[in-house]
Amino acid sequence: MVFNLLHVAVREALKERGIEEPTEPQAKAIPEILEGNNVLIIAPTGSGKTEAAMLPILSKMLEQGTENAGIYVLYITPLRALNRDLLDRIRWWGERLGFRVDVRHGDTDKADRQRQSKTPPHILITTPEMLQAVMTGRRLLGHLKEVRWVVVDEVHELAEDKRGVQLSLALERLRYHVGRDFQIVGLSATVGSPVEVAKFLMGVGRPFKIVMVNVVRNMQLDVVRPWPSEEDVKLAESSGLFPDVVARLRLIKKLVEENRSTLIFVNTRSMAELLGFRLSYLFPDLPVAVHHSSLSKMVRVSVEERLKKGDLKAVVATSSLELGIDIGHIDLVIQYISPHQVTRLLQRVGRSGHRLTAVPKGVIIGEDINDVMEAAVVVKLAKNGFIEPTQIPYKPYDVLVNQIVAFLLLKPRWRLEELYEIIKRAYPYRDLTIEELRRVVKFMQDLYPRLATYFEDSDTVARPRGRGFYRYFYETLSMIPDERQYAVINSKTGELVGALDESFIAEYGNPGVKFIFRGRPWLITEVDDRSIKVVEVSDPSGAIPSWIGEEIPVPYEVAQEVGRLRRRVREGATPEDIAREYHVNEETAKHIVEEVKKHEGPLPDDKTVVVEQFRENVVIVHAAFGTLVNRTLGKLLGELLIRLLEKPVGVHQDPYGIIIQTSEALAAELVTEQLEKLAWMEVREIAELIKTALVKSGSFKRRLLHVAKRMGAVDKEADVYSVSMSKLVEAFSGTPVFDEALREALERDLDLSHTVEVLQRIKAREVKILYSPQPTYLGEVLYEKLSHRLEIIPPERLRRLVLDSTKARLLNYTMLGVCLECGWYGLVRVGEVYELRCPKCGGENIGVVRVVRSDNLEREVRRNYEEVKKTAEILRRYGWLGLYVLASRLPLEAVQEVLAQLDGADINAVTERIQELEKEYLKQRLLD
DNA sequence: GACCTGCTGCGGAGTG
Repeated sequence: MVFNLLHVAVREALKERGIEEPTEPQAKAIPEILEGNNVLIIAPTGSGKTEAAMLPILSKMLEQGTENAGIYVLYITPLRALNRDLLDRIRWWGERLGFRVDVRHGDTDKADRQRQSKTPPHILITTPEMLQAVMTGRRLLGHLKEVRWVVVDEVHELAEDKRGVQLSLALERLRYHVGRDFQIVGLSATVGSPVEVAKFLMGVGRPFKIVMVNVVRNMQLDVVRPWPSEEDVKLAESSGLFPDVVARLRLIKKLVEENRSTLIFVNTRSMAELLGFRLSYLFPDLPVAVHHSSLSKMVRVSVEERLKKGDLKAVVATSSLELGIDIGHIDLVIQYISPHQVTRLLQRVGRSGHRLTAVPKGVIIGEDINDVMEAAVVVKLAKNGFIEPTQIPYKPYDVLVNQIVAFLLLKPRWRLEELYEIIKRAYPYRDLTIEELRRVVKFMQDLYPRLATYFEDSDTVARPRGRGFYRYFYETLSMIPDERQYAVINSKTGELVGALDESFIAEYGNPGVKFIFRGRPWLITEVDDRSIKVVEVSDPSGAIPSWIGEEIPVPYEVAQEVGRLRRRVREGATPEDIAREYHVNEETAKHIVEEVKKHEGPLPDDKTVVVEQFRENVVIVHAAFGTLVNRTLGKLLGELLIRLLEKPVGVHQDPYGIIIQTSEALAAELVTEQLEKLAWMEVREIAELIKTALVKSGSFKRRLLHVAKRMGAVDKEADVYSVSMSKLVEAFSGTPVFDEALREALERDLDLSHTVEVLQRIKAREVKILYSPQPTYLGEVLYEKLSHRLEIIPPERLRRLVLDSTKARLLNYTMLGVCLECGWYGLVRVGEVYELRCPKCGGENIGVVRVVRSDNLEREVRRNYEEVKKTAEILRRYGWLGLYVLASRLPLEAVQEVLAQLDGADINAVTERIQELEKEYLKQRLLD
């Protein structure tokens, strides 16, 4: 019994808690940690991982003593919300055993921070970013000298991210600072590459043990595709929804009612809103709420608490509830629509049933038949033990720059060789050469303001003079880029039509571009740093859908397996075979078989690419290679065809096919030839070709900008609108900024290595290319899916669409309200009638300031206080109408003037006048 | 024949 190995005081505390039996990860991990090993614990959220790590550490603290003042344990989690949950959990043990436990992150107030630096806690819970800051304080650095244990929670989340790379270098720096090694315990959900993740956590050359709990083994997984019953049809008629939709909603209701507590995961925020809306619309008595990142922190916390208390029976969530935030016990997870990836499925379903004996239960509800096939494949892969491999960023230069600055803050001068030896121990930089490091350091010297000074003769790097150096560091504590949102404003009416992401603006945000938004075509007339102005047009031809980005990427392995499933059916597998092999019920299996059989002609599968002459000017390449490979292939084919034809070539793709379209005729044979040509190209040539195509894209500009900001080469305030693409590319070409942006794009947006593998299989004739002179069934399905994006919705359908329409994007339009009398501040929702009284002191002198999506409201208040004061007057005089005014982006002075003229007029008159004013204003700006 | 069209995360210290 492993608990007997623990210190007697810990055992007594266990008894007090009523814990008698260890969970599986605890039983396996406790002895290893007690022996002093570095350990990575892989087990689902809620299986007692925190205690598995902390009980032996507490036990060792009691044995070894903690006489010196200082921090003995660092507990790092990627979320502030987890920090808070853990504080409650660990503090209980601290109180029993005589250790101070504290938390420190962006929301921690000044008094607490000061208290901590004077009287350090024995155990400090914090975020990776705050660790960066903590390591610059003289006093706190002294406290850190005592660090003996570091626990990193949710390692899988950090390992794939630059945040994690930053942490890996911070831990190496911490080791240098304390002058010895410390014991590391990592906690992770199920991952595809446990050894890689462990190496990432521990650093190069340090031994470790991995403790793994097999989650899939007793996970209960089902894929269902409900068919409408008579009752569903009836309800559909009365509710105005479609029978299929009603069938799915009623299935969800039934499942929610059968269980005590259910999590419903969806893939997008708008789907969360839509599903939440429809459930409460059809079943007003069903206690369901919605949870995603566009909702304010207050709303989210309240949803979490109501679920925990049992006031809510279910929550519809995006990945916002994937990590281990405490929401109490969950009996069932519903995944609405295919999760696309095995890791996502396991992580999400793993949130249910975590008591010792409870079985995690997951039901995937498929939407259409393709969706069901993919879901079945994901389940099969999971059951077979497949998980997508973990991709750890490979020696990113931007994080390196950031951390060299941090090293220079710790010690003002370094021999490059010494620095190099430390950096190389961080796993992402295992292959870094000293020449590369020197190049990056020289680049830092060339920046203005300088981020480093390099001395050639002694080969040393030193801290530069001046404030710019410190400013850069404190402004760049985080590797997460600030993503801006742009208001879409109807320049005729001045109405706020909605909001678009930076990614769309980067790619297409130019005057003259036509795009589809909220079901209608619009023309961009003007773009500035916060909004785009548009006019409605009638002709949708050539318009770009505003949601142009694809869905969550479907991995290569999943897409290939879907191809194999098609082949199984073509080779004569019966519904019974399919049901057995793919864990779907027989009804679903029967439909899968029927669907595949509808396809006549050559069938695209895992080993067959079919090039189809779909229209005279449209060629479809059926390829079951997944999102990233198809995107790469699409770019390559597009680039070759543009060179050949010297005219525009449109390329769209999804995980199972690529659609190529030209203005004039395009022969399928020509596309086949290009594919063959690619298969015979050298890898180096392919890489060059893809780089050429990549650099042209707007998304590359965006990456370049983010990277440049992280490297201190571009001001933090710059945005995709204010910086010219060509200048950016020109300025950074040949520098580490450019190299890093390219590397990141190749690593995240494309998949060159699997593409090369596919091309080699084509060359070796393991993958056949077949030709179809006519449109096929699967071609129709694919074309339909990608082309109806451009469809215009007739007015009679618009009403329902508006009724359903999600406010997810508009929810981002939250404003910050500040009471100028008592200092209260909080979020104010645009468009809601707002009581202009301070909830705290009742005062009416409240100011509002620009859209924020920040949890750190205090900082926003500090930054924007002057603007807040200006708006307060407008609001006090014009009530909630003032909010509308402020959201309309008219200059404040102009609004003030008109409102003063119309003082006392009724609201409609004022609204009308403001709209007129906006029109004039916009017209004038257009003429300018 | 319509329903839908990627998510999440962070943010100075210590002294004056």
